[in-house]
Amino acid sequence: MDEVGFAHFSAREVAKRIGYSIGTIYNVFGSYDAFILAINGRTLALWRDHLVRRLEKVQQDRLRAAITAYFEFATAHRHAWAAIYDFRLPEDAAPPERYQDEVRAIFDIVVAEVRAALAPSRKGDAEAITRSLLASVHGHCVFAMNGTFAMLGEKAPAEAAWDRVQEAVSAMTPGQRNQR
Amino acid sequence: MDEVGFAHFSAREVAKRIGYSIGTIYNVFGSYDAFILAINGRTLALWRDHLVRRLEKVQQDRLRAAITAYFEFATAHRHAWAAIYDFRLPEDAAPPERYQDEVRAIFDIVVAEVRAALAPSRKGDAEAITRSLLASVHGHCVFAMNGTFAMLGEKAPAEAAWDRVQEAVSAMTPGQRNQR
DNA sequence: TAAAATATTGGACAGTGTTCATTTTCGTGG
DNA sequence: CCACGAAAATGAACACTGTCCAATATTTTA
Repeated sequence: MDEVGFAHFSAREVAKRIGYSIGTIYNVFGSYDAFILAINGRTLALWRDHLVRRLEKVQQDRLRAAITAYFEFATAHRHAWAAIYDFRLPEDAAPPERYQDEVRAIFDIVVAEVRAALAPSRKGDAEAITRSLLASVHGHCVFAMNGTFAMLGEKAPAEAAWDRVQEAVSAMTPGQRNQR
Repeated sequence: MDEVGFAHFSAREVAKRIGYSIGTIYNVFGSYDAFILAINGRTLALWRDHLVRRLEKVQQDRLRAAITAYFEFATAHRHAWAAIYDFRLPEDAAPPERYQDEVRAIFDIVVAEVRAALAPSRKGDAEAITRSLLASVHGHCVFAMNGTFAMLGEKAPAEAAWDRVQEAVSAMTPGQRNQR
């Protein structure tokens, strides 16, 4: 997946490379969608691992380190990372519990960091704020990876994301105005 | 495209529905990628049109209206909107000039609105700030559309995006600290 | 060792993008 | 009205895809 990307990924090709027949993959995973979901779940686990390792090495500037880790992983595994978002389940179907847990595990790590950076009176909103900041950082990462930023002349996407996070966290500091 | 989404889109099916043969589509567009790019370019034009119409109707809260228009279009044309980001050109190739112009046209509209909301001393940074705010809003929209926000319990994505934009613009108001 | 359970196979099917020699259609000058 | 050249449209052929599933092979159990 990381080699060819979601668009050119092929279950048949995987079967060929691991020395099994195509039927076996379907027996094991049940469907193409489930197969992709398993791969993306693994990518999420690798991503979380990368994030944890980066945070282990740092005392200060932990939010900054988290953002850097976000961009690092996306850059190092562009295709596998993009596949997480390129793939979409059928309208109705919800992702399996395991997959959701993996997403929430990453989320929880970031929540802890955000909460630590917030003023005491705002720690209760840590989850909502984290969802929003994660989305912001993700948007910057998407535009960096898909060429939108290049088109618009942005040359330091991670720094821009960091600026936005700093602003938000600053606004949540004692003696500030913004709500939510 | 808007009907079936990028993953299930088929040039052959299009040919069938418009009463032409598959060969004709290739004669006209040259390749599948070019075909998709033409469709996505049209989607961008429709998106810009929607944005313009929404801004025409408003005097105050224009930034807020722009964000709402962003989410409105993505919601009303989920598949076509997603296709803009699901499709990726081969690593090296750059999108055709026409496509880039369409992206920049939308960008320019937003820049004007952001500039108007900024303090005079910051108007020079309007483009960089707009790139970043667009990315933030985009990230919120992506998470809203692909189910990530649902997984994490976020119920008001557009409002969260608006909060982040307000914070950023507030920080760029006279008597504030943040740089960049 | 025999029987039952599990794992693996690969052919068949309907679909895809892509190419391109062939055919059809159209506009124009005689 | 016809003929001829240019432009437009065709669809068969190719190599690929996901999906299914009866048949086969392997392993475990009795």
